[in-house]
Amino acid sequence: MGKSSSSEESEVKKGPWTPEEDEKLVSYIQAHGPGKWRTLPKNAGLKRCGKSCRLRWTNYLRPDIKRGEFSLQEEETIIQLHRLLGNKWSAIAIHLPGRTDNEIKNYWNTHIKKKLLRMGIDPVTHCPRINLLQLSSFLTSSLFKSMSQPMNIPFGLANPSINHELLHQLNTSLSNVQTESYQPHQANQQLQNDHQTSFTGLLNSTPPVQWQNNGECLENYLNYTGSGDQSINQAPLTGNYSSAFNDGENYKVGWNFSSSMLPGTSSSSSTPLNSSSTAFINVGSEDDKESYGSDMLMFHHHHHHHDNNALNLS
DNA sequence: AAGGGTAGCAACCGCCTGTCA
DNA sequence: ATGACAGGCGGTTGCTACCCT
Repeated sequence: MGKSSSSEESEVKKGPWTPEEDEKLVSYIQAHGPGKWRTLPKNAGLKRCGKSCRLRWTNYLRPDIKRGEFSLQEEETIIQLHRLLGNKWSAIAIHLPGRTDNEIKNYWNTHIKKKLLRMGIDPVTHCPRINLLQLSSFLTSSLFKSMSQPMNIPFGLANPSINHELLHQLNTSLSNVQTESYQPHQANQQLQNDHQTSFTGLLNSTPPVQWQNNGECLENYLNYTGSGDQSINQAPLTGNYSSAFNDGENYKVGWNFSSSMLPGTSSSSSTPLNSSSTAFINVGSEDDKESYGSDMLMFHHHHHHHDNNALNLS
């Protein structure tokens, strides 16, 4: 091949940085300070583009960079901030001194995301996630079972005619979930408009930057098991009846339905609003596939607190 | 021991935004 | 007002070390 041509030699170098290049960059910046990245490579004697120099400096060579394992505290901070900000790595990095946005992004993608998935939490929405297939089969079996055994049914739904409607609605919802991408504002609108039962799909959702209220979601899911008043404006995507917990081995998601709100529940039972029936689906202990976005479904059973009528699904 | 698969991470790429002439 | 440019950001890629069979 012979020696490389002069055009090759003058080409901008890519790939990993050598210790010599690092030394050149560091000594130049020590003398002149960072910035002027476009002219810096030439002045520093580097065959790199300015961008590459800037990245190398900010992500690796900068003296104030913290190295090593992320602490639990840092991890917690990242999760909290990500819940509020989404993939705004630079904004998150501001709150973690010594950590770069790139490092945080990498740590999120390689560690935290998987950890959350293992816990049954959607790393995009920070809400409990449900496997669509599991949910579908669960619902089908549960609802059919409920028709034949009205006294032993999930969700406290005792009226078979209602269940037919529910089943139809579920099927429709499932179909929609498989074809629509998730729009938080639309979902919110739906929640606000629909005083009956709404099943909202969550699919392939890109974390919306403006989705600030999402931060409430997880807490509500984790802590709220009653059916008392809870403004949907407080947590746009949170149903009133959902709860989730980790039993140590598996993550479980369930619905607590106010029995007084459900058809077939005797009005003479005088069940208070905070009484509920619960159905749980085990969603944990699955391998971490990165396909969570395509087969996830989040169900929100939704009603108006003040609506004491049975569901009208006609 | 070897080689195929995978995880982790540094670096790149393309796009966006802010600034300035 | 606008176009050029620098810097910044987030998504993605590709290399390498490690693991497992």
